[in-house]
Amino acid sequence: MRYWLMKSEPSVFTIEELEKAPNKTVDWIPTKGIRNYQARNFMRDDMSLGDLAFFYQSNCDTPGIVGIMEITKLAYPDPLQFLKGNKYYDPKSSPDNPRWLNVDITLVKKLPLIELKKLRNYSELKDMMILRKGNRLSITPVSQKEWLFINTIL
DNA sequence: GCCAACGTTGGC
DNA sequence: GCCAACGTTGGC
Repeated sequence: MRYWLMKSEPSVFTIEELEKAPNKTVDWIPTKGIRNYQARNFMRDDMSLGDLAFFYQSNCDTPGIVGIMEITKLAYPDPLQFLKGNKYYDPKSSPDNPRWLNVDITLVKKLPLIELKKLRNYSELKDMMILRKGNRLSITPVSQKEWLFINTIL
């Protein structure tokens, strides 16, 4: 079992919206395709059912962790890539050989906001990819140690 | 809104 | 296969 951190911009999708979704489950992120090979490879190669992920809100006034989610559907082709005219349409992808994938996630629980500023305070977390300068990857692995530690500072 | 950091694209 | 140009991300 692995642990992850997945980013969403509140202007695109919030944890409140996730909470209101049927069964608190959505494809990640509704209306927005993941178009990054590293993130895709993590989903395709390393994610398992039951893996847990932090919901991280980015590009906003208070970036940080706001919840815990579970992976409830393994990687499958992202339908947006086949929709002509859609922002995430990819003419180089085909149903036979889809280029982009997505997973479904289910909200486990909301957390009180753990701000990025706070995460930076702990030497235990200094290796987290989210804390690296210039980090832009929307899905990053979290080690078990980091996961457990963050659960102790809620 | 700024801008550094990064990924992708495409000409050569 | 290199690398400049470009677009995007995201903290501040």
